[in-house]
Amino acid sequence: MPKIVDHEERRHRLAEAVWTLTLRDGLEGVTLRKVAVEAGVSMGQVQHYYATREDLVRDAIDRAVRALNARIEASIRATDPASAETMLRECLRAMLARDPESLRLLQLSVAVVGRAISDPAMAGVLAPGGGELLDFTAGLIAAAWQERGAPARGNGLIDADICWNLATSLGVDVALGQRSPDEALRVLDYHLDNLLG
Amino acid sequence: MPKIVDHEERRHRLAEAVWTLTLRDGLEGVTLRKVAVEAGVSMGQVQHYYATREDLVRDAIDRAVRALNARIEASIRATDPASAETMLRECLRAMLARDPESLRLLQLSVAVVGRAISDPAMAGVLAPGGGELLDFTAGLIAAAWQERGAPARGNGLIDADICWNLATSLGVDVALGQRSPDEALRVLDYHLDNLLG
DNA sequence: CCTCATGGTCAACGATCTTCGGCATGCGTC
DNA sequence: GACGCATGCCGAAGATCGTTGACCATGAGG
Repeated sequence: MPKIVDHEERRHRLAEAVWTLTLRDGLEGVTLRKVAVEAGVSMGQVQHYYATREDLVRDAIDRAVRALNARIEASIRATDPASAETMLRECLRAMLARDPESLRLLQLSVAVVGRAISDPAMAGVLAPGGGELLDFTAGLIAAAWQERGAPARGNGLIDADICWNLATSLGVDVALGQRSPDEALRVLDYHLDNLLG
Repeated sequence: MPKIVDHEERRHRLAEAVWTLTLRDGLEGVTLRKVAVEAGVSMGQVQHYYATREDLVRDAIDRAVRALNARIEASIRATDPASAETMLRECLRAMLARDPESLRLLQLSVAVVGRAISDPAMAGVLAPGGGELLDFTAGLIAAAWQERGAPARGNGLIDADICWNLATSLGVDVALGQRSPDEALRVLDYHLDNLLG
C-alpha cells in the first residue's frame, strides 16, 4: 500500500550513529538530537523507528554485540580445522580485537558491562554463549593434547572456562587501552603453552 | 567563624545514596533530586557539596573503588603472612566478593567499566594497581613454589598477570550474578593448584 | 550590636525525552 | 484516473532534568 522503505537499513544507520556517539561521548552522551544529526535525519524519524531512547540504545548495543560475535565466528570459520591447537588459539585470539573494526565493536560491548549490573536484560546479552561453548572448547583442548601426544589431565571444562575468562579479561584491557593487543596476545599464548605443554 | 559541619560525613552520606540508586536504577538513573530524597536532604544541599552531577557521580564511584580496595587490603593484612601460598590465594580470593558489602562495592566498581571507554579519567581508577602489584604477586608465586619444594619455571610476572586477570574476570561474573562465589572460587583454586603443583 | 564567611535554599532557564495530533506519500482498489 | 488509508514522518506541548545565580540563615569574631 504505502511507501516502502528498508527498515533494517534505517535502523542500521541509526545504530552506526549511536556507536560513533557512544565511543566519543559515552553511553550517557547519546542524545536523540545528536543521533539525528549524526545520521543525517530528522529527530522525528529517529523517534519513528524507536519508541524510546532506551530502545534505541538497547538495539544499537545489541547490534554491536551481535556484529562482534559474527566477526569472531567468521575468523574461526576461516581457520584451518585440521589442527585443534590452531583452532583453539584462533578462537581465543578473536577476543583480543586485533583490527580496528573489532576494537570498535569490543569497546561498545564493554560499554554495556556497567549497564548490566542494574539491567538483567543486558546481562543476558553478554552471557558467554553458555555451556555449549565451554563443551566445544574443552573438546578442542583434549584434541590438542592428543595432537601433541600428551595425556589428558585435570578438568577440561574448567580449563576451557579459565581460557575464556582470561581471553575476555585481556580483551577488556585492550578495549580500555590499558594493554596493547600484542602484549595481550603474548599473555594468552603463554597460558596456552603452559596448558598444552 | 560560622557554622561548622563535617564535610566528609556529608559527602559520604551522599555517596551512599548514589550507591543505592546506582544499584537500583543504573548510573544513568542517578538524579540530583533522587539523590536528595534518598539521602534525606534538600536538592540545594547536594548542589552545595558538588558543583555538578558529574562531580557527584565521579566522587561516589571513586569512594566505592577505594572502599573495595581498603576491604581487600584489610583481608590481606588479616591473613597469616607465614605461608606465601595462603597469602596468594587470599589476595586473589578477595576479588570474588564473598560477603554482601564486598559484592555491593564490586558491583559499583563494575558499573564504571562502561564509562571508562570514553572517559580516560575513569579508566585510571580501574587500573589494577600497576606494576608493583604484579611484582608482589610474582614474588608470592615464587615463594609458594619454594614452600612446596618445586623448582621455578616460566615467567613469574606473566603468571601473576594471568592470576589477576582470572580473578578480576571471575569477580565481574560474580558481580553480574552469572556465577556464584563458590563456583568462582573453585575455578580460581583449580588454576592455582595447576600453577603451584 | 554589627560584620561577614560559611552552610544552605529556591526559582528560573535551557536542554532533554516523551506524548500526541497532524501532514504527506503512494500502493491497492474501484 | 480517482479515491481510501495505512505507512512514514514531522512538530509543538508537557514533564523532568541539570545548571545557574541570587538569596536567606546562622553564629563566631570585632
